[in-house]
Amino acid sequence: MKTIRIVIIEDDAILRKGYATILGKVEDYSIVNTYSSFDDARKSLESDDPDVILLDIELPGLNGIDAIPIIKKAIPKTHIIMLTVYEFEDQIFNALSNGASGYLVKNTPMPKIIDSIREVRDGGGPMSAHIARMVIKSFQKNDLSPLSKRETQILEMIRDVKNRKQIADELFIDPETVKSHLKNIYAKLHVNSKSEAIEAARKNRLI
Amino acid sequence: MKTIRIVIIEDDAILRKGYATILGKVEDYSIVNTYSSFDDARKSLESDDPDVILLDIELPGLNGIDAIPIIKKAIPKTHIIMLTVYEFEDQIFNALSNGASGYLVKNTPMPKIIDSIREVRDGGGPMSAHIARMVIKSFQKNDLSPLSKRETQILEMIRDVKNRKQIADELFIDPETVKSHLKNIYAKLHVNSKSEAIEAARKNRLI
DNA sequence: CAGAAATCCCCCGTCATGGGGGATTTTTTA
DNA sequence: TAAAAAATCCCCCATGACGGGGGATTTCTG
Repeated sequence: MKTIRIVIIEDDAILRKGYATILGKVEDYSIVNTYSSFDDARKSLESDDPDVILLDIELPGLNGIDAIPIIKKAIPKTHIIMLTVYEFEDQIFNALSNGASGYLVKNTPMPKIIDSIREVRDGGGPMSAHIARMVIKSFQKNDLSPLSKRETQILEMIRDVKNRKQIADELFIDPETVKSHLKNIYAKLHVNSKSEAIEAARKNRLI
Repeated sequence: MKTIRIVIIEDDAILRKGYATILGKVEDYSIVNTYSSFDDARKSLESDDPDVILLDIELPGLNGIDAIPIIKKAIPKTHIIMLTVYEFEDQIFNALSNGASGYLVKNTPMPKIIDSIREVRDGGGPMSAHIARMVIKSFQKNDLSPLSKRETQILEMIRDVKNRKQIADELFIDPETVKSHLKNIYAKLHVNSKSEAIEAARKNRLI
């Protein structure tokens, strides 16, 4: 059973020490260092060589989300779990697309945090329940779409940067038919170009 | 404490009965029906009125993934948890985009299954650890990209169906510069059109 | 210092786009 | 079943977007 090396970056001293104390008591967990800002942590990333970093978002100096790419560049194999009060979609998706492997909200009970560290090391993606649902929802479309099935399908192909002829060929219809559908799509979305249609459709999760 | 009404759709009789027996013993859980195929379940969806459906993918007749939209159309408030042996990306993402709210693999221990039912009812998105990580990974880019930052940024704007002039305006550069970048992108990706570039970039998670 | 990255310039022919005007048939739904 | 919605196809036209070809310069970075 290999020890899991953990670094905590959290500006709240009470939380930081609390996490460190409790996690340090887990048999195969080792708190290699704790920091109150990423700026402090930055120069010691390689020497700390953590398996898992618990990372807050709201930090003095560089914020946690912007810190992720720097961490991944310095120590790519390290798993980053966000541990934060923020539950805004933007922050969640930015954290994940920047390279975080987990996302926990701060009222997460300690046993779940403890499990999450092992889970992320073992190839899992620990998330708070609510966060996981938001992530799943991001794959789903709005079921109150004004667009018909065919229109949705064609708009998705426009999104994939295909032109009318390519779409026509794939759907075995005439390019003029595609054009007609596009006219109807533009009318329904109150736009008059491909890019505007995509923007409107994305905003309303129609595609 | 309101009872959670559960329907199980699973063709393996042993599993089906096993799940039903164990879940039925949970205090506020009620197994309203179990089915060995979606075709059997279909006509009773409204009368069963489940809060949560445990749904297998491999079923005789209509498969579980294609069943999801039909279920959501009939009883939109019902939460669907996939419970399957399949861990292929396509199946996972199709299930989630079709409307599933959770995805568990079949070797999931019973306590986790029990928790997942309550979790999904309470707005969570229960997933097996490995699945959750795959979902998170789908937000992340390949860090071994041949494209420069600017090239990636421009390709992302092309993906958003913007034309050279729109990109130029947003980036405060000349449309000719955008064109130059595109030439370089095409060369690096060995393609010669926008749609091919997007396709290649998507396949390799460059955008 | 060399190479990559980012910026801008020209010419050219073709094809894509969007606006305008239709029509027909099939499918869905009230 | 009748009306509405969806899906299909047709024409004209002007603009401009696209990709291929040929460059150049400056700034950043290993």
